[in-house]
Amino acid sequence: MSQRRPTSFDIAELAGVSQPTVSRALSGNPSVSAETRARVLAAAEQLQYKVDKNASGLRRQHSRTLALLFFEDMSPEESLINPFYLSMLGSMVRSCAARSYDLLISFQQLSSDWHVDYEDSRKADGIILLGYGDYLLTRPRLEKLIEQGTHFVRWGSPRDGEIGTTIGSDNEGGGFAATAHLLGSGRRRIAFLGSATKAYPELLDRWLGYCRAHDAAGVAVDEALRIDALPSEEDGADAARRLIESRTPFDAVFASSDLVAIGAMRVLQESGRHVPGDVAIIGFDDLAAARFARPALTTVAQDPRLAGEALVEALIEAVERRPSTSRLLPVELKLRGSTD
Amino acid sequence: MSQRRPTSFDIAELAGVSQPTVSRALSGNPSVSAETRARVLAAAEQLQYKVDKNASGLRRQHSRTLALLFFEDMSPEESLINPFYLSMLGSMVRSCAARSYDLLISFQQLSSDWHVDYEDSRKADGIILLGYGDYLLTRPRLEKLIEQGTHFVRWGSPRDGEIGTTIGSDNEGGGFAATAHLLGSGRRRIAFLGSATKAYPELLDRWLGYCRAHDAAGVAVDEALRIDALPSEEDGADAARRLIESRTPFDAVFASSDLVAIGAMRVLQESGRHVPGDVAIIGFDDLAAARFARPALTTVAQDPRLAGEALVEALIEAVERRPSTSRLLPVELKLRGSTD
DNA sequence: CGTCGCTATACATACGTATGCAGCCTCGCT
DNA sequence: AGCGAGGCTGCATACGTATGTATAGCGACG
Repeated sequence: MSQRRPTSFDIAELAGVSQPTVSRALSGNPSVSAETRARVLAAAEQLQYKVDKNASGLRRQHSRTLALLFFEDMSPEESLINPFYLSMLGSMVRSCAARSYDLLISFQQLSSDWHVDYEDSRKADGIILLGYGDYLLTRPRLEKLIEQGTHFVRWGSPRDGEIGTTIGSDNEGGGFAATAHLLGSGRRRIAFLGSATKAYPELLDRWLGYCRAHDAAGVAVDEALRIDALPSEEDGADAARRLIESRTPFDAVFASSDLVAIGAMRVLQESGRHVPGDVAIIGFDDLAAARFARPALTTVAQDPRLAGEALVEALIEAVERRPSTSRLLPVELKLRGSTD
Repeated sequence: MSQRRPTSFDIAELAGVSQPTVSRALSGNPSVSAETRARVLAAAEQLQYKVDKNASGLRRQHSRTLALLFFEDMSPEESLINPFYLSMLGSMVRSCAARSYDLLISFQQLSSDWHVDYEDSRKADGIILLGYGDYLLTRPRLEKLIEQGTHFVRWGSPRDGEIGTTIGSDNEGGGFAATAHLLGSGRRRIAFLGSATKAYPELLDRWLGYCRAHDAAGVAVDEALRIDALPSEEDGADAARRLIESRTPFDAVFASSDLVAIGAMRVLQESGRHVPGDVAIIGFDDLAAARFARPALTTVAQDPRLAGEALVEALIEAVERRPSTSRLLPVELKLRGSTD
């Protein structure tokens, strides 16, 4: 019953034309007469014909597919992807669909050799690089990609260097806005929970914004208030514990991710501190969890939909040989119950 | 500088063999001598050769790619994917990678005609169907898929009917366990926030478990305690408001999703009720947000990693012409602060 | 009335790989 | 030494599409 799937030759025979005419008719080539086109379309419909993407991709030299490489340094076992990236994923899928591209998705261990097989093996026309990642580690790789003429865009910090097209939120501005708000409401001992190394450029930029706000307010930055934490609830809780144990006085926390903020808030509350009375807290991302938290978390909102769209748009521009530009996406401080 | 990418002919020339020998050497065909294979491998390495997936897929008749079709009935604009599905996604990506399959991902509007182009157009060897969805609507489609010989598995309820391979959590058992626990701690007026229609088989099964627990305990089910809600925080809050307004007495809530539970808990607390003193709450899924909630949410945990693995495994079995079987995945009641 | 020009279609071919089949070479046996 | 067998490799080809080029049909114009 299930004979072999129809090819353009079958359509041609049924419509009484040649195979090339079928191809032209289906791809909207104007040199096919309206009447012929209608016959071909009817035949294709009748046989449920679908273009073979493999053959099509072989003949033309592209696949109309984008690859998303998601980098993570956590073990693959227990890794929980940052929900913000997950939201971006949804947006990217939709943006691709809107432009009739497909999206291939792959996770990469940061440590592993990532032969970027995707464009190389013609499975994808371009790649999106996403994830917290060691910037220094990937830089030579990026240069190699450029050298090979691979099309790619990355999510990160458009400020630092000019390695290809980069889309990213205004992390520095967000860090500034959050910190300035805390300073403005009288807080003077603001702990920063995050990373200030080049390995995490997004977090570094938030730290730089934190520093600039202090400068602008004429308040000295106390390095003892900077606690290392990567974006996870556990790290946030841990960082809060270390902060408390250090006996460094503090009256506010700026966490470089909502996950960190939520973990930290739990520990701080369990230690008997009142939020925002004793300590005000601001996060970053505006995850759904920020609204669920008690009190609701003030945070610097990034727009995952805009982010995903911008990434896909920029990559498609590059793939289709139009100039693509880096973009800095705006962020917005959302005031909620965890600050006053 | 960026000349055309190397083909197997280039490798052949460099290694001093013929193109077919290159193909055989790289695919591990045992009829190639060890020495020749080494020469070919070296040449391939030197030229950074990568097999062209389009050509390869055309010649063999498969792509070693799986497609994930995610169905949603929300508007594409504001849709927030259920975090549980998102976690499954991560697991599926990893399972695919482990078996060197790729994963194509696509969102489908439930209302739209989903020509399942994916296997038809040879972009994928099989498809995974995922999402809350109108079972009645998709049933004829599934039958058409089977008729066409398309390989697919779906996430849903393995209990109802025998339409292809189905993987799903033990929703009925989870509903029973949650409800039995509430009944066991003396609650008698348990509201069910969810859907009890065939359109959402997962939610329906949870309702059936709820009913069975009542039967087992000899407690009558009061239909006034069943409030419609789809899995979102807003729906949960809404349902709780309707429940309060209805003035139906209740001392517990079984929500068919953690999102619903969290939305409902917020409204109930805002109305002055104490959790779990005045009302005990149990959710479903064990999202990260369940732990963040205050009090932490008792919930029926599904294992997203296991779910993703099972789905991919079953589909690959089908694709590789081995018999694949439906599976019912165990769930686990996690007791936390929202119940006593 | 012949030829030019335009349109709509057919013909031929290339994309890069994988595989059935044929052939060669070597080795062993008689 | 002759012959058979088996192990490697090369030859030829097919997968299904898209596109450059050739051709047929037809109307118009000199």
